[in-house]
Amino acid sequence: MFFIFFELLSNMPELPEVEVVRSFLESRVIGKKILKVSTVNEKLRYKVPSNLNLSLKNLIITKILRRGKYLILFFRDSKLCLLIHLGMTGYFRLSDELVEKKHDHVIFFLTKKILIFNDIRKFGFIKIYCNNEIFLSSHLRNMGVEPLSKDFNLNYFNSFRKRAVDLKGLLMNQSFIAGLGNIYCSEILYDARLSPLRKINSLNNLEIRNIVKSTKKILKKAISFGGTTIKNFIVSEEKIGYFKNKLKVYSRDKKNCLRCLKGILIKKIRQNGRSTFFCEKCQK
DNA sequence: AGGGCTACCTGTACGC
DNA sequence: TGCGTACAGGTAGCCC
Repeated sequence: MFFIFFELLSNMPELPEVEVVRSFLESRVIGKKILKVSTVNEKLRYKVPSNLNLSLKNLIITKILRRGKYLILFFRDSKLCLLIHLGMTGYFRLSDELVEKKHDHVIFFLTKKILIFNDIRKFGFIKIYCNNEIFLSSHLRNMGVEPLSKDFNLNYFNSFRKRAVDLKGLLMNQSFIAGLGNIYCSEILYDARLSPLRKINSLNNLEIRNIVKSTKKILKKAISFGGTTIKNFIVSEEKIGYFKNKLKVYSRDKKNCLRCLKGILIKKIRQNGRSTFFCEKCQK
């Protein structure tokens, strides 16, 4: 007997992964009613609201948005909405029957489906907001530009020219650009052939255009890869949405640079307490 | 106010 | 085999 369920990511969700989860959930749970919410463990990054079941019971999911790495769920005829962050290991599992697993924290009983929030490291969270206040919340208020929108361009980047941080530090800053994490920052800078150590005020317009271009290119590619894995997914416990196998530089320290090839090795350094991977020869 | 650093958490990989 | 330790990274909150 197979259990058919969809397990959405369990590692390092950045913008593309969250977008894949968003579009998957959109295709599967829009129009469904929440019959009951059961909190198995309230100790996530923030305590799961104790009124979650009371507040959401009988509400119908109408819309799911993504902003940066956050998901926002809206409901029919309700002023409430849900703000969800997957942290580093959070994922959703959609299944036909209840099969609990270790680190399942919140269970949404929907019409004919069960949606489970699982998070090994508990860096994720679920919060309730009024939908006219959600974008003013501390989480979203200072959030930077969406990288795939037209607002992320040369002019926008130039307004941050005077920042003292290095290039990778700026890309990691959610109030500059929303949704990039440690993995995609390395990938984007490798694609743009720019060193993560570059100072912002040393960048010329061409280089900034390249960053913008590479950012959009890499993110779009990752999203479409995640989408593809969903389409091909039938019955399996395999995690989906992984872009991991497609990474060109992240986690490849001491391996040959895929552009420079023989003898030129990817270097791993620490920036702001995080690892960065790059090629000293082709990223200037 | 920008920027640097750390705690939070658990699983995994590694050295001895 | 087993134990201890380092590492992985998103975010908020702290301090300077």
